[in-house]
Amino acid sequence: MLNHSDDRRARRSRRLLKQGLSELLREKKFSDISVRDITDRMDMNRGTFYLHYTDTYDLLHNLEEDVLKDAQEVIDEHREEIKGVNTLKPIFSPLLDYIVEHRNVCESLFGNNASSDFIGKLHQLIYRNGSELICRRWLNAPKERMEYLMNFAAYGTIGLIRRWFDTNMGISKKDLLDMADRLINGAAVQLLGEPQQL
Amino acid sequence: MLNHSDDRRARRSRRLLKQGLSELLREKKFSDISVRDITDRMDMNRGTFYLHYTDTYDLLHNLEEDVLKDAQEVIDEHREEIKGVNTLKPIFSPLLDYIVEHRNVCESLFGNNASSDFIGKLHQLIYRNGSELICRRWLNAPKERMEYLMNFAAYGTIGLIRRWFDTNMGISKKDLLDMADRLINGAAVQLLGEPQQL
DNA sequence: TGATTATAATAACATAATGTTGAATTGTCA
DNA sequence: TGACAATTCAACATTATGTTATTATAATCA
Repeated sequence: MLNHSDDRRARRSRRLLKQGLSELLREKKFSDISVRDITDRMDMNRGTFYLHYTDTYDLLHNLEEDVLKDAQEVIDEHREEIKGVNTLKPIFSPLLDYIVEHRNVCESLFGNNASSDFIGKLHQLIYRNGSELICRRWLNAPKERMEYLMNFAAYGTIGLIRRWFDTNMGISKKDLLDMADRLINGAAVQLLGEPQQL
Repeated sequence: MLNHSDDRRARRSRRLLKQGLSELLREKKFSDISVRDITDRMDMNRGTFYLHYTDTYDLLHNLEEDVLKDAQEVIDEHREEIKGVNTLKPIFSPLLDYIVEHRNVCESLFGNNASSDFIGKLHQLIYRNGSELICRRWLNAPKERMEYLMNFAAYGTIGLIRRWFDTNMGISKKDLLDMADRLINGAAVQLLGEPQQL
């Protein structure tokens, strides 16, 4: 049914469709964007759309997955650097760089007119990767508390990023990173006590 | 164009349409719900829908607004109780009661299939009401820091609620409230220092 | 209460969007 | 180059959308 080939033309079509949606999202609400809108703008046949995606939601979700996959790769590249240190900066810093670099598509996905679960997926990403760090520092903490802490911290971090984003990166990256470390650490220590090891 | 009258028939129609959407959201994705789906289920004419809402998104947003309006009322009823105390429990507790009581519609709106900005709106609600408390305790804190703290805490709180919700309220309300107080307070103290007044 | 007025609900309609198909054409990659 | 795969194009049936006269119902008032 759906085409997922590696053909150069197919890649081009998928790229163009994503680009078209991304552009349109900056102009109008997702609910007002039709398949025809996207294909017309990119000068492609409407039928081509259905070779690759089932509907506009499917395309949007693929757009999200692209961004999240990139983000995960950035994290993986720096995973080793947070072992033994008491900060999330080594991971958080390149992640912010990525967001700034791709601010256009990120803005579309963050935007309140986008119809998706980008926030939920982003939360899972942060949760997944943050748990590792927390587990290492609080080895014997109650599992349940740790999970609530992680949910609090993961969503809280999204709040920080969104604020930074909405104020056009008005403060320096360093200041943001310092605040993130302090907020997360403060919350963690208050809930779980002093960490057992670094 | 759109009808917002107090007519008994109009009220009934709007109530039925919201109920229909709410029910359908528990069965399938928002993207698969058409105007016809909703009106057919409620045994009303499809045209009636357009007398009250422009499209399914409009209806969904109205459903959200209802819940958020209720939540704001709950908060307003208990606003006085947090003056001079070092806890959010007096407000947070009845809010959780409301969520439990209306868990069906809340589940639909929280759910990752819903296409909306419910999280964003909920964040604004918490932000608006929480700022007051923070401002009172840290009178001379830098404005910028306070804003980042509030974004962190507001989103973090959503994380707690969602975790609680997703685990079917698996822990007692008291435990959740205790954790919320500690997490928020820990983050705040770490970022802003000890509060100047209670 | 019964008549009057206002407006909500309905049915019918025209238009637009969707999703699919088959044939012709073009671009890829081995 | 040649086999293959993807795109295009046109056409189609189906479904969804949005509007408009008409009918039915609720609110108002004598």
